[in-house]
Amino acid sequence: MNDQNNLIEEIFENDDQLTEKQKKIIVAAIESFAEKGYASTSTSEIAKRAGVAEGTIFRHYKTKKDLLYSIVEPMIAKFIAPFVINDMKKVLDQDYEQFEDFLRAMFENRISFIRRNLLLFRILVQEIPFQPELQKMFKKHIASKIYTRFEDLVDHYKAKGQLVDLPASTIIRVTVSSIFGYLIARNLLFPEINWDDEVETEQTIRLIINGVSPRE
Amino acid sequence: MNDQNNLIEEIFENDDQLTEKQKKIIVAAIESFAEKGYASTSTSEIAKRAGVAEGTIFRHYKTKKDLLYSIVEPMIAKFIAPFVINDMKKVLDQDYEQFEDFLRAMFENRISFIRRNLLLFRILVQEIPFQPELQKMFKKHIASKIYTRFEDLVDHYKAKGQLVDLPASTIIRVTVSSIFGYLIARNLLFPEINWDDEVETEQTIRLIINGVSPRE
Amino acid sequence: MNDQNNLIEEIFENDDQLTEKQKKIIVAAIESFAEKGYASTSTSEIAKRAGVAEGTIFRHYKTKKDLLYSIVEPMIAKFIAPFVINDMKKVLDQDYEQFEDFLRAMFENRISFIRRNLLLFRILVQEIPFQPELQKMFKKHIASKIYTRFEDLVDHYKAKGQLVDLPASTIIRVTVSSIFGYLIARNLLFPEINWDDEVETEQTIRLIINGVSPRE
Amino acid sequence: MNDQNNLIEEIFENDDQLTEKQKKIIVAAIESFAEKGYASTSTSEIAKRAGVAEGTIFRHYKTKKDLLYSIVEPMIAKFIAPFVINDMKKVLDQDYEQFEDFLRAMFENRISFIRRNLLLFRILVQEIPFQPELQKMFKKHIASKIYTRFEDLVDHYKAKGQLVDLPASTIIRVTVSSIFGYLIARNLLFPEINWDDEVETEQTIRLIINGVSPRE
DNA sequence: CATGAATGAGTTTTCATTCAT
DNA sequence: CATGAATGAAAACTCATTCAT
Repeated sequence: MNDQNNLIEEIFENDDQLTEKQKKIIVAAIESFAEKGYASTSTSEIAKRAGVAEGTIFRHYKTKKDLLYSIVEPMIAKFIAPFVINDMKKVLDQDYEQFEDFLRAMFENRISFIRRNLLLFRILVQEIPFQPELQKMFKKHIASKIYTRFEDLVDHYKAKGQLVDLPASTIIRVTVSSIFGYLIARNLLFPEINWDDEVETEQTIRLIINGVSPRE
Repeated sequence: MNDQNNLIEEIFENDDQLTEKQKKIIVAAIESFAEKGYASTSTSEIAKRAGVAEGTIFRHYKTKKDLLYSIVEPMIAKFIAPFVINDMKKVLDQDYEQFEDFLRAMFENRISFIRRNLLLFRILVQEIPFQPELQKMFKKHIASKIYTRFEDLVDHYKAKGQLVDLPASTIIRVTVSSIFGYLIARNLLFPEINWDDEVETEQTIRLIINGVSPRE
Repeated sequence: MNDQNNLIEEIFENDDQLTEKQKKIIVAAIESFAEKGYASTSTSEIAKRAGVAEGTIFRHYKTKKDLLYSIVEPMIAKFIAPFVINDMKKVLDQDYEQFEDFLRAMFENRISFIRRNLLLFRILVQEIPFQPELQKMFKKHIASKIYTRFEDLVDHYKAKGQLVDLPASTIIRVTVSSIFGYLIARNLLFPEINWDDEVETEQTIRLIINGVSPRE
Repeated sequence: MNDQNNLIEEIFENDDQLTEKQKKIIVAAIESFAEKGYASTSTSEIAKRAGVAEGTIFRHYKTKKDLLYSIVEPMIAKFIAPFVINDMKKVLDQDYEQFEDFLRAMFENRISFIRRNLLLFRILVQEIPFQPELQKMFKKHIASKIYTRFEDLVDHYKAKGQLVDLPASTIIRVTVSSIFGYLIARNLLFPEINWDDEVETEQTIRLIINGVSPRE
């Protein structure tokens, strides 16, 4: 019960109308989907895991796909929330003199978010290739909202001479790839290795910074 | 027919005992798996697409999973082949004085390989999370074979003062992430964008090199 | 609300203990049953249409079938009421010298009743084949009550030389068939045609009369 | 087995590609649908009755509705076949000098057809109210093909002075209603009564003829 | 009285796999 | 070797009915 609350508290925290059973269903679904994938998880399995009748699932979610969406959508929403704050630029100006500072803050903040919601992240990464609906959501939010903000940011730091003269798209892509590469290696590919997160993130950041900083 | 041959010629080229029907089955399976995922593709669908009877599939592959493995395994084998040649180190010494040269060669070579076998790459990336068997293959080949080779390489170039003083693992991870990040963005996430591959790879490499090169 | 009252006012007029919600349930059930048939209508659908909770239906009607019966039964009762008045024969003697007059009165009276309660008629006609209970009700009322009365009537008019010398059963059957044939064609099979009811009923009656009148 | 063959031999006679199992499915479906109605018959019940696996049904018929259509459609086709012969009019001129002769021939021919395929007729009559698809089929065939032919016929006999001067539509409706009224009463409503078919049809025809013949 | 969440048995449908031809 | 009809277990989903609030 505690674990379960942890699992969903951050993403579904203000969903007050969630029944106790509904919460159990969500938790069971998250665990199952993350474990075996959406397509290979049966609703009967979810029901059993949640300790509810199979019909109960369909009372709350019209279809199995609905259940998937209702799980992933809030995750995406929460993930991008920090990027959508209106005065991000202003905040940046004040708080992060150096691109490195911004990167470090971002890295720590979003990486810890993902780690807190690791199963959901798994599901997102695993199901995006198969769910056009998720792709749409992803592109709509990530591509149009976050990306343009990042572009502004990159231009901002470029103007301050802190970034190498390459297209923003490339800088962003390499930066994000490196971060996600770390996340995926750490959590999905080789979770059994004993990672020293602090050191690893620090070194990854250093590499990125090294890469995007202009040589005098 | 031509297209189909292209699809499988590189990976299955020396599989001489493949009957015509078997080839059709493989092609149909590759297309279907890449499109909708292994779990969501039915054998009847593959049979229809291949123009054979359902039973024919099971004459050649004991189970559906067998079919998947028989498709992905050769792909992995071909992918890692260049890394496994015995005298890789020697070759490197002679051919690539600079890490940058090596990286560029690697990048071009393996990226073009993946692009030639894009559907198979898709399947590999998509199914790895769900197929422990694939994970085992992946880890066995990539982790133990390629990775140790890469470690040697990194140490080699480090000794020559061409690489920053960070753990080989980090350098490799960031390098590989950036490459795969490009591949995934280019081919899976935003295939509709009009990419200038030459420019993009060049800039990506420059960023990587910049990152891993020590500042004097 | 007005429409709905029209729908049920005639049949359920003196059912004073019907709550507002109950009325809504009945109306919703009538509409749904008529539209898609009893078996294909779900109680949840009825509840939604009626704007009540699903449980409310079962508070008033023990089962779904109960709901059906409680709808159809009063309809049958009202339909046969005129035939059951005790002194029907006397009335006839006085009012309808000619069989034709009787037929015309009957026709107009009962047809207009059915048209006012068309949905209920639909349900009755549609469900009789599937509901033995309804069949029993139908046979009990129609067959034993109405039919014997009709037999008397036919004999009465036969004695007056107004009817051809055929078995009462045949005369009744053809007469009733022709009337119902009209009703069904008009309302169920081809409701989209622009019928001139007055003309049609008149001609139908003329045909019937012609058929059952003896030639000199 | 014999019974079953009787059930389907006339309608599905030239459907040579019907498997033995398929025939059993059709027979079981016809019996079940006629008994309890389409909506209240489960496919598992049909499978059990047919002695096949439930999956077998869906191998031959994509959906349950498909099964229904594939049963009813040929029945309609066979039923209307005699009306669609091209030279119906010519045949009539020669064979049936009197409308009465035609009516008698028609009556006997089609009534015996329906009686031979009584279960199918039941299904058709019972399901038409619920299946828009069937309604379309019915209207298309009956309304446009048979009806216009009947209109010609009525006009033909009217010109010969054998029919009363009422609209063809009315004459047809009353005639057909009387016939179907007999069929339904005899077979569906009161099958337990001991009908003397020969006498009954004869008397019904006499009533109809009486009705549609002009008085001098 | 009314609600609506919950149920579990049942429904239609799918699908990997087998096997007689 | 190839076929495709047949299977039966399991999938997603429906629904009449119950019951705590």
